[in-house]
Amino acid sequence: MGQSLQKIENFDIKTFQEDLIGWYIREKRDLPWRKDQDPYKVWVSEIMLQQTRVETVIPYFNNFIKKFPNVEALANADEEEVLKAWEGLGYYSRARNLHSAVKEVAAKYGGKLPDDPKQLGKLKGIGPYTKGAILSIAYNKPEPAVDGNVMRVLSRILLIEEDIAKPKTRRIFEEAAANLISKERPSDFNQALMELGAMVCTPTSPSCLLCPVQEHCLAFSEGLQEKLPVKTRSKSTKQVSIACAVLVQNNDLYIHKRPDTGLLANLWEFPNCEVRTNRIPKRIYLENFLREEYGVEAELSELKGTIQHVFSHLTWNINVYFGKVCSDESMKELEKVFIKDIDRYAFPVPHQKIFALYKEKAGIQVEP
DNA sequence: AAGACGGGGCT
DNA sequence: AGCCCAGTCTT
Repeated sequence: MGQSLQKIENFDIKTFQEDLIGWYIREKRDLPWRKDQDPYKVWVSEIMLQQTRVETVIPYFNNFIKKFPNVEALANADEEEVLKAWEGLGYYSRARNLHSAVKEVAAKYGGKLPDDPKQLGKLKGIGPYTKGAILSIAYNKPEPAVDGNVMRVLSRILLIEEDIAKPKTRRIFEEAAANLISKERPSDFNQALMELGAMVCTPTSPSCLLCPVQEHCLAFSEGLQEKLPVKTRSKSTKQVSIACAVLVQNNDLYIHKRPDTGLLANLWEFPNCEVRTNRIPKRIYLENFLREEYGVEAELSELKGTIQHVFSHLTWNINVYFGKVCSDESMKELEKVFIKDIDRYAFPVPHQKIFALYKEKAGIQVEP
């Protein structure tokens, strides 16, 4: 038996549930995915909310549901369209996995998201947290849904000092959550725990004086709420130097679709390459790359600007050049598109910044 | 177990 | 500049 269970033995679970759920019913935010219990909408919202703030997700969720109102609509959509709807939200494999899983649900389960944990957990993009969230919120089953909020809240309430950065620690919190969850109201209970983490039991300066379960909180009684949860820190990001070209010819732009795996998979970008050497000027290095890799002869401008973009695990430092294409007769891998059609393609934020720089410096107007 | 995988907001 | 966010997948 884990140490967390021993602590639960002298813990008034019933009163804790009542205090927490009562607060939630009074104070919960009016969020678009709380308007009904449609399993599809719960699913989409939970995928979008992975590692992403509520305020960021709201407009994406509304637009996505408008465009793809149900399993069938999303299953019949093109991936290009789905990625476009995800543009700027990040972690794009979520969109591709959701699309793939929705197609599977349409084909194998007649369009109905399974309520069986085994079947649910096999769908792409549905891990232990999302499985629990869907089972509890959409199907009202008493399954734990342990995310970052829940680990933080429970680490404080039960004074659990396990390192939440370690993968195996999640099991401890799942066991604790399984013991605390209301069997009568699992949906409200799980959402209340997460809502408390978002609104009251925040990472820094938690509002303990306003907390509806303060009297149940072991960390507060010891004055340790600011010390929890324990989390070992990650290391800093790697720097990557990139040279990028905005190539034009008349009213055409040259863009490239990234490969279907890895960083920013299947999104579009302006032709670019990593520069590992400083023996050759970057402009020349990029011209050679464009000729050898994409078969285009281009004459590049002087440096027009640099753009920095920080990812969670690396930083891009991008030198931006503009260029005129002299010859594209042996072009490969690139697409020529009308400048006015550019917004049909899904670009990651760094390349949105590059295009903004181009519009500013080249003074072009893009008519819708 | 550790790293890849986005982007934005707060300290 | 670092940390965090309604995590999952791959190696």
